[in-house]
Amino acid sequence: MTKQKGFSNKEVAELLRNVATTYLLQSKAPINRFRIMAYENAASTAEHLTRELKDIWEEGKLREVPTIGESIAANLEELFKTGRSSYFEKILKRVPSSVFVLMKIPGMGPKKSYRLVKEFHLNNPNTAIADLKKIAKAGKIAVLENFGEKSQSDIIESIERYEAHKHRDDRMPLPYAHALAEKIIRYLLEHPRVKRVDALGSLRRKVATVGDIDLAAVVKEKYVKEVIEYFTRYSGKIAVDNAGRKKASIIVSPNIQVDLRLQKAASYGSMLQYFTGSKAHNINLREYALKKGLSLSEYGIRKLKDQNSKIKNIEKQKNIKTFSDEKTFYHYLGLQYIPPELREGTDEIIKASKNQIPKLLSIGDVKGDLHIHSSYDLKPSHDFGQNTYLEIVKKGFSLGYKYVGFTDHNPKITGLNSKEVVAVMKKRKDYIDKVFSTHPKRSCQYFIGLEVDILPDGLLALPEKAFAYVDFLIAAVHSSFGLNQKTMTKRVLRAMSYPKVKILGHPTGRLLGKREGYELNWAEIFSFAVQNDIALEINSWPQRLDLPDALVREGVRYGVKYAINSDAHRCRDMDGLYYGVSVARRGWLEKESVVNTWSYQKMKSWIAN
DNA sequence: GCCGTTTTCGGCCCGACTGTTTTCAGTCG
Repeated sequence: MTKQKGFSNKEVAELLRNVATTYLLQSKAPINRFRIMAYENAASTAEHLTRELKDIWEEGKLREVPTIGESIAANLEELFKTGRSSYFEKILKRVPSSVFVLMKIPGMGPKKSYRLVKEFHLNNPNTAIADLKKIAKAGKIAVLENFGEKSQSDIIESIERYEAHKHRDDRMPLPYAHALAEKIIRYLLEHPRVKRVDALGSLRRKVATVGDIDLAAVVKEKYVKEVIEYFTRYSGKIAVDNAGRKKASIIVSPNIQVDLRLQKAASYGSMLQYFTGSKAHNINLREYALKKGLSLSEYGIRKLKDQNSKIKNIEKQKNIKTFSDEKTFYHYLGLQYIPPELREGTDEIIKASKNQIPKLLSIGDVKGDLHIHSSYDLKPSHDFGQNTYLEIVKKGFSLGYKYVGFTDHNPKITGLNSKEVVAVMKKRKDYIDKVFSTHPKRSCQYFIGLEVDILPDGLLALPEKAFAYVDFLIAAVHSSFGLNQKTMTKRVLRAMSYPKVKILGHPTGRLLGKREGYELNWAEIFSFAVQNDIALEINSWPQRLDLPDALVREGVRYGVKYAINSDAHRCRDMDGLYYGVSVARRGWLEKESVVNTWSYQKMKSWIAN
């Protein structure tokens, strides 16, 4: 059976944004710009939500999503239920749909797009972009009032870049963004006038996928120009988007925008806070500050009575309190420091005001990695790793781990009878024991595990006798992703009922940018996991980062335990567990909820249990 | 259209950069 996925968050966001655009372009004066903002806010929420709105709707919790009120919720409800919204459709008819198409081009907003569509009768949305390019190349845009040669050539350049990359997903998994940012940060730090560089935005908040890369640097005012120029000469750049007195943007391959903001040390903390976001967090924070008579900006905090100051240059304003670091910034507002990972506009400000921000887990708390694939040829059902068991233990030792788990994929069973499968598993255990019997004891121990497929009916892929030769199992779905929620939940619960299953692997099965996760009844999964002492995995593999952060946090309320694993296929992949820790932190996890922060002895007894 | 620890009415974040201008509009985050 095929799954009726309906509208993704991305599609919902686009729809809401188009409604906002239509109101902007077609409302009779006076324009209600707050209604426009409301739609834009809702669009932005949909875009950044870590769960599918449709799933939230199915749980009846749509109205709990901030920025989605009565009216928008009612229209989304109709959309999810019937596949269309009569109200949205009616509104959108007021503006030619080519306007929305042109707005996909960077630098083209509602006004320019609408103007050009009208001017050149670009009424075919399928050809609007190509038509506009031809018109620009023919020199017909430069002669329009309020346009010129430069805007004409900018439009051509933007279209060409858009055409070259439109098929690529516009957000990349966090680990890739992180690696890319590291390279640019290293480059910036080579400049003698650059004292410090930090990531900002979603990268600093460690969101699972990152769009643009935002960076901040401490530079003395007199060197700003020099550093901006240095930045725009970065060898990996393919274009310079803008370069001003405080910030510059370049495009690096394949088509990633990198923004750099410069600030002097004295007010660096305010800027770091401001541009780390999230937008929702900052709006909440500003509202919170307003109640205390304070106004926030990237330069600092000022008393509200000075707000009407006529001084244009805000930095020259008196009575603005600056902050060199974020901690003092939050403390000044009477709040506990809020780690970037929690700044998502949920309830973190209320918690911080009550001193209830948890002490988040950190990578140093991790004592082992329980999901690693070796090069041992088990004739696995999927891929195998590139390093031996011995190399894995050595790597674990170098990371300071007390234990690792060998969890190759289960052997393929087609063509083997039950006895033969059991023999394959016994042979592997004998092999591992032999390898380590002749090897001097290290302080990094091992557990023999297996990542075993959950078959469509919820049975595990191997006969139960084969499990006599492992210490524990990670059960995971690797096929039949399209089952409906009810069937899938039943399937997973059945698999979790096997006594040796200690971990449910990559619980949603999502692949970032490629595949949505399947749907499960999380309340049932969480409750079952708690009752049966099974950990849910936070898989650190770059394209997985699964369980997603929002669900991690939900699980905490049930008392769920987690295992943060690398799912490494090479020793160096084991370093990637850092990103799983990022997901855990975004899920508000403390050390106590994570099984692989436990000592070897505690882990051993948990596994044996 | 959304929202609520002085609120169900009356507010709603704010600055940087660019191009086309001659003081500003549009776009972006």
